[in-house]
Amino acid sequence: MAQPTTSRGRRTRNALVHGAREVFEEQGFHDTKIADIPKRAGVSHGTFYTYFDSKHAIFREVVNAAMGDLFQATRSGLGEGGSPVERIRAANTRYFASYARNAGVLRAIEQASFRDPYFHDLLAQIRAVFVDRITIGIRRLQEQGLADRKLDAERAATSLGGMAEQAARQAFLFGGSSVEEPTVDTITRLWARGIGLDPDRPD
Amino acid sequence: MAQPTTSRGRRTRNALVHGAREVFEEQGFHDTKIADIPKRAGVSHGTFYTYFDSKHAIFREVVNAAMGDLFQATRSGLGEGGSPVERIRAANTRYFASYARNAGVLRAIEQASFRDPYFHDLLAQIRAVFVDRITIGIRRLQEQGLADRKLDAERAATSLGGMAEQAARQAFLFGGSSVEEPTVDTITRLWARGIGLDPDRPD
Amino acid sequence: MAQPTTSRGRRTRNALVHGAREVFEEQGFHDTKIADIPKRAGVSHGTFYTYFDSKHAIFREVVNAAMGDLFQATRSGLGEGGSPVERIRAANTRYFASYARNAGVLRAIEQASFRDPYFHDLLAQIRAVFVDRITIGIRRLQEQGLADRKLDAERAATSLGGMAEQAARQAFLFGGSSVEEPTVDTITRLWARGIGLDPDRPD
Amino acid sequence: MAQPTTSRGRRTRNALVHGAREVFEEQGFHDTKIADIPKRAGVSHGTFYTYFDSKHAIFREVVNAAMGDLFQATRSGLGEGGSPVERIRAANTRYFASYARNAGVLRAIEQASFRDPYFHDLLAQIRAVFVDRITIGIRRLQEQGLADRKLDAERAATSLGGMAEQAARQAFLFGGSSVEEPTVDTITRLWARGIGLDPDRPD
DNA sequence: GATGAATGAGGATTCATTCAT
DNA sequence: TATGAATGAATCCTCATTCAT
Repeated sequence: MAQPTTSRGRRTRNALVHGAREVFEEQGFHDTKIADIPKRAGVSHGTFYTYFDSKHAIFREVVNAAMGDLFQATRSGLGEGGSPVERIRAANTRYFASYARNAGVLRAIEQASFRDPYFHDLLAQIRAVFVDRITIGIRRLQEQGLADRKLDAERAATSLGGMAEQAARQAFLFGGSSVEEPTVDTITRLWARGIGLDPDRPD
Repeated sequence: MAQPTTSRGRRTRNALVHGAREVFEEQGFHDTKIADIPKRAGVSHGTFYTYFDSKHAIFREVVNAAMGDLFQATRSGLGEGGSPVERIRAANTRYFASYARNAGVLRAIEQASFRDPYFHDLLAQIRAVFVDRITIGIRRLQEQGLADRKLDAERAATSLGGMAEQAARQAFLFGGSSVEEPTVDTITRLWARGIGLDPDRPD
Repeated sequence: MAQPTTSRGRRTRNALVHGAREVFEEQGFHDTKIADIPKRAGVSHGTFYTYFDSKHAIFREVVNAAMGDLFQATRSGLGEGGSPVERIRAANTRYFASYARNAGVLRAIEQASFRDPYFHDLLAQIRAVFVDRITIGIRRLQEQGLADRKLDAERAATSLGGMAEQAARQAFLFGGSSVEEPTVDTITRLWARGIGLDPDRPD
Repeated sequence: MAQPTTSRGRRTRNALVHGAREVFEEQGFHDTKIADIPKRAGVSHGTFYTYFDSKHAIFREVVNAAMGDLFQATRSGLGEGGSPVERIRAANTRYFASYARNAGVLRAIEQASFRDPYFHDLLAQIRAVFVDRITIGIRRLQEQGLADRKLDAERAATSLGGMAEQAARQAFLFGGSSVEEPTVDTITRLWARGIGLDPDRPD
């Protein structure tokens, strides 16, 4: 679709994307009518079609912006110190925090994913990024003799990532604002012990 | 809404409920138009309104029927033998099988739950049934000295149930037909070790 | 339409007519759905069509029953004594009373008359009966030299009857239950003086 | 509801209101389907909902326009000369003329008033305006010693106004186009004599 | 005669999209 | 570029009427 050439155009397009994020967060994907977006952005109805040709198109834009933040959660804390268990806990804490920040958008993505393969694939890609990172971590611990060598690292990463994702879904997708501390403890403990670490004897 | 008095009426109402299950499974909740249901059932459009007054109303009926099957998964296999690890694996296998049988309906429920608290609560209730069952199992193992006593049994059950649910969601909600054997292995291994059992030394 | 031959049939038909009167009075003509009538009568929906083929048909029946009562108001009190003014007042009182008794039906007739000439004509006939009676009264008074001979008796009767009818419409058609005594006084006074009687000197 | 900003919008909205007046006059309130209005106005079906959200909403607009004309009838002719009887006749003539000009709309209002209190109240307000005017006239004549002091002026005004209204209803509501001269004579005569004036001796 | 289920045409409303200004 | 009005297809729901049992 047309990119704006003037600065006025850039401002209008931005207003639309920001307005869209707001209404998608408030109303979800399906309940958002196209008309809601220009209305929220303070521009006329017809202007929407100057920059986007569907709800999906603008939603993709909103989602791309949010994805950046989400992926930081994986990258940051890479060279971090502490015991393996502490690092697992820290990673989960970061994951929940970034999930919380983007809960509204994630909820809308999940909703859209039911009908639109694009968003379904997107969720799969997001998961893959996290799963890759977890897989690498497990492999390293296995190499160090700290984690159970019988585990298929990628499958384990998928399952453990799923455990965290499901906790986040339940906590944030329908209006909650935090995963409680004891729940993070429990998840960390199950995760660590599950791959063969002893959570009570930090190496 | 009106219940049928005659056998003809009962037949028609049943045809509607069965037709509805089919179209909800095929098209999901939102893409199903009311008109699709009587069409599939082979009755006239107006007949739908003889028995139901909304898409939600008939969907509740469809869901109730499916719930019965889903809950069997918890009850069966109670007095079952085998080692704790074998029982965990068996329970997960049963869970995945019942999820698979009702995947279409569960997918539609998830979709509906985004807009309708009734279905959101329903999912919470379904989870609660499974979580309760898992909680009891963990407590028993803790009492027998087999499982980690430091674990909060209910939180652990929620997390482990979440791990299984997320595996099932990814496997079945978007068209898959099975959770592969090695994945069941991995989940069982993580689960068992996570609560403190040794998956390689069945007591 | 078919008249019932058995006594069971007669009972059913009666129940329909009585039920119809009730719902027409409560809901008016337009808001009454055919289904409301058999429901109120405690018979099945289809039975309605055994005896009537439309809402109009059964309403005619309801109306005919009410008309009898209405027309009594004209006939009774014919040979009555008292002064002319007293007789005018008595006639108006009787008229308001019979209007009140049938207000619900009259309201429904008025409503129906907007679309159906049958009921429009019916109202005209009802008026004609009253107007005739008033005309006769005025003529008699004119012959006796008591009333203004310059008046066109029939036109005067139409106008005075209209004055009374409009008072009744406003009092009863939208829920009222009486024409107040001072209003009857005023109408009687205007009526009497209007045709040339002196309301303060009863002959 | 949205008011148009552009002149094109104003034209369209006007076309709808005028088209609505036509169809309401021709078909009455109930028989007018919403689709009839944009069709008559020469715009598409959906355009109706750009400016109005129901048949009631647009009818209110139609009615407001007509009310202006109706109320002129009271105001004009205030300082008029002539004898009291001549003024009564002139006022009635004006009343019938304005009723005739708006008969179609008044008929639709009456019809709507059966189900909608808004229109019922509106009729009451219209009446009140006329009754007030008549009341003032009677009081003045009473003060001048020309009219019967025993009359309750407001009740008399209500009754006499009702006599005129009923004459107008019968003449115009179902297709007539005039109240005949002799009828106006009769009404004027009854009215004048009724309040104590002598119609044959103009002061 | 009575029942109640089934039918389908009719009417209301929404909203994505187009377009003249 | 921006505007906001216009379009009409898609969907929902109601209810008078018919009919097999």
